[in-house]
Amino acid sequence: MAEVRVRFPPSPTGYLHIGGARTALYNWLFARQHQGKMVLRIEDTDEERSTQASIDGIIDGLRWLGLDWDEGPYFQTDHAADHVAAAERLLASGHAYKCFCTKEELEQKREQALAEKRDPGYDGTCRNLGAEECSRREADGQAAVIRFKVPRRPGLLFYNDEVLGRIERAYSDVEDFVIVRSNGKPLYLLSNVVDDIRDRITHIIRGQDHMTNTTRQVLLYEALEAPLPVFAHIPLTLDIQKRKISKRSHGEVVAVQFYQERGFLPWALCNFLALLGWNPGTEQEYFSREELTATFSLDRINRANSVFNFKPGDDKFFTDPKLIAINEHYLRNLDPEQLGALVQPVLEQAGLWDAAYAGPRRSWYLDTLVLIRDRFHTLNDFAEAGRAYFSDQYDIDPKPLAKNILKHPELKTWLPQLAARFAALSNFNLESTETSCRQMADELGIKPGVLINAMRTALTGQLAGPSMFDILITLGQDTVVRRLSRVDHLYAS
RNA sequence: GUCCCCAUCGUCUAGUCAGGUCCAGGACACCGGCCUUUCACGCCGGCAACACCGGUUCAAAUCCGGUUGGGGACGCCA
Repeated sequence: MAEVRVRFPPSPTGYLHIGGARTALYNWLFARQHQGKMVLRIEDTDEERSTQASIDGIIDGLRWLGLDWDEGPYFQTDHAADHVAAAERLLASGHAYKCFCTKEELEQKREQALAEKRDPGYDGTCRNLGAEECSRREADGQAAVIRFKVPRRPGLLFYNDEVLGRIERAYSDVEDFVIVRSNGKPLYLLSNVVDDIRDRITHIIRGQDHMTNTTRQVLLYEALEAPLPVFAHIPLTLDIQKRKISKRSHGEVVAVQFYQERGFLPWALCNFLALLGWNPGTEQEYFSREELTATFSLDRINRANSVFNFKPGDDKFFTDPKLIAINEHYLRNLDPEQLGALVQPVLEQAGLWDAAYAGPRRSWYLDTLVLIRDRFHTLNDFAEAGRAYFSDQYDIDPKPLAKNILKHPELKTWLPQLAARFAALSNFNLESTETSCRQMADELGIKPGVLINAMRTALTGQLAGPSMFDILITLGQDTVVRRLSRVDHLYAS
């Protein structure tokens, strides 16, 4: 069997969004599964909207997700000559013709058709212009586009879609579409096919929004006498109102970069995206790269569109809750070394990284991450809610401050007293700290919880956290004593 | 207006091709409980869906037809 070759062809007119990322993921999985190749091709033929920033953003996004490619990035504009040559061939073989209708004329006809509730497609005005007439108009200086001459055959045009099955359309429903602009620049419909033929693409996995393009491109393959690749049209990703996800109307929450900045694990996003429109047919929901690559298949892609369930303005569910849950799952179950590697850049960014975490304090670093990760949602939490584990400079959350400390003014003296008891311990461990804490509460006639919760707030700034005595041991005797001795500032304002 | 695609819990979905084992299974979310020095994690339990109508059949979520609903496309954008 011939080598599987797929491609991911973004147009650089904006950042990489989750729909595009999922398309890239499905292509990548398919290529890897078949030991095939993935080509990255930047389709930059829209000169007005293409930007270098978009190109960089898309490439960064793919790299962050870990979706690597084997060839490219190729740039579509580098192959404009191929596209024009193909158009010339189509003209010569009678598969295309020159059309002198102006934009204005066409727009007017289109509007009129729509207003009269008629089909707005091209009416074929220039389809049968004679060679002489063409030459005359060209000599006259009239600009012309090149249109593909859709065969006027009876019957149906079709292709077999790996996801949707046989897709049919009457020839008469396909209008003569433009393949080259009047300024000589080729258009997507043509360029895309010419490039896919040259790049020997065997499988085209793309969104269902391309289905009408596919019916037209099938004709192009035929006219160019090239073998038809396999098509797989994947369902679209919609918002809660069932609108197609787009960069302009949904903002950053649909941008891959947003998840990178928010501290999501790249593989968690991939895992989520894989499940948005595909399932393995078993109840497994978490997959390693290897597992997903082995399990993925085009025929288990859903036919129906799926909803990316996020509510703008919701603090807790700022993105799809399932994505958050998957991210938390990986946060909690990742091997400590892998987690350590992911957290390192976050701590570095926050100025909390200590070179010793890669050396003598490696095990302390990893143990600490494992201790605190159960309550976290993203990697960023390690530098925010988890800041006190890595630095003496941390904020005290006002809520627990009021509830656990200010509520009991006596703590202003109790905490330093507790610090003194801890300082006196020759063996600072789980048992000794708990015993002395409970003893003190007993002597004062208060519940141990008063001291414990006050300590948690003073030592970590947080309302919630791991078992208090685990925290003590993790922070170490010196830090605990230092922080508990100086609680005056908590009462400052 | 035309063409194409789709339709199971709030969301992602299993089951549909090969009708019965489905008064519909899982996950997330939500609610309750257990655990507990806090909050989580974890565990246990609960709520919640076959769009509608008709046909075929002993039997339909599953097959057929229609209706409704949703989406996509109809650019000298990609």
